[in-house]
Amino acid sequence: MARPREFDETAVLDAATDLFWNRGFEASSIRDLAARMGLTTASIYNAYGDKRALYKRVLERYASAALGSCASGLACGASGMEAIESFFLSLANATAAEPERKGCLIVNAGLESAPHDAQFKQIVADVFRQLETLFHDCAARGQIDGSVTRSQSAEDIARLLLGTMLGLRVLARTRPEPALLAGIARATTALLRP
Amino acid sequence: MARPREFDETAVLDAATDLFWNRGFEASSIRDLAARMGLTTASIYNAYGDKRALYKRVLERYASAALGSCASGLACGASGMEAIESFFLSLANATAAEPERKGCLIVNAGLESAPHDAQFKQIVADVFRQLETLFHDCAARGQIDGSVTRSQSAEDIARLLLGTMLGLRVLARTRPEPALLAGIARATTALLRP
DNA sequence: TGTGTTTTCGAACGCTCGTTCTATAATGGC
DNA sequence: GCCATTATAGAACGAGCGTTCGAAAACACA
Repeated sequence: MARPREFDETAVLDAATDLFWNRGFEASSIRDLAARMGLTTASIYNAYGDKRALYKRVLERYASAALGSCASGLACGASGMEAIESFFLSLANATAAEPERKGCLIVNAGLESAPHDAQFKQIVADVFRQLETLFHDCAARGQIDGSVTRSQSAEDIARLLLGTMLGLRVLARTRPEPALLAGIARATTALLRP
Repeated sequence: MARPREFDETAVLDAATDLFWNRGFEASSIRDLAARMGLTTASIYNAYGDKRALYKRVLERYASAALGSCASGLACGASGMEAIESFFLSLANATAAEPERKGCLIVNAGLESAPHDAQFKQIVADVFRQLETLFHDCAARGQIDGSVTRSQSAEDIARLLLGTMLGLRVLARTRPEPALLAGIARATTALLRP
């Protein structure tokens, strides 16, 4: 009943994600976004509303992909400990091998989003909460199968793992040195053994 | 030999720090800064150069104060373990009690500063390196006095403590819940005991 | 084949940005 | 008391920002 869109939504959102990920919200201009997405600014406004709405869309898309990937990673492994260990080791390795030092879009957004109202912080906090739950289930599984220490509650272990992961994500952007990242992963997993 | 400055440098830099801390570099305009600092924009340019130079000045001033505070905190305590424990507990408590959710200026700067050249990232990385050294010395002290486990090297423990602290700082801005912060501090210290 | 709807395009809107200019005010050394 | 020097004040600069507009283009359905 009307003229159809000419662009591929996946490619366009990937391009927007890339720019926001590298530069953050404030430093990404609509014109830069349009150039990378292969659209005019008017098309962006027609399709997504305004800059904040596009950012929200990008954030939520990234968050759901990232959470899915973490969930499947933490569900693998013969034991809870193995899942945690391979999760952190592969996170450290992937971080060290990433040349752009982009870190994690959610963490970047969480630290930038002081002024832009509470909506973005809410998204970030929700992702962190779900991550904490994933870690909790994995730690509890490890305590049941005997691979994870019972000296701390599964709740506290989950909190610690969340904090450690966020620390890794900070270092991914600021000091992505293999020895540093691997050391964190190594010490974390080693200290969690019974 | 010339007209003297009318403003108090400490108060003026404190005000600039506060705005950068809350909003980040990009979202802090020179006019906002001038208003908070009680100066005209021309005075800022006369005294500090340009916006980047002012930011660098603020960053370095904050970094040296923060590092000094961490160093003196980690030097206290009857044992290495006590120093680490009180350091993380008071960090968690202070974070939970801070209503503005500003987090840490250095961490915020490190995650925002992708575009602004390598100079800011260098400052951030240096602070993290010095923090790692402080943690290392404290962990080594604890291993000597028997309060800290020898199951991991002091190097890896220092890396882990750096990562955990950065994670706490991320959560300070995004999810400053007392139970979460205290749980991280509690688990970290508990797992480091011999 | 026309009609209605939506997308695209490029130019334009008003605003704020970082920065600079001009003029004036305030000092210390002669 | 004058002069060189520096700080202040406020207006102004060009550039870029987020956003919108009017017209042209492309489809679905009658």
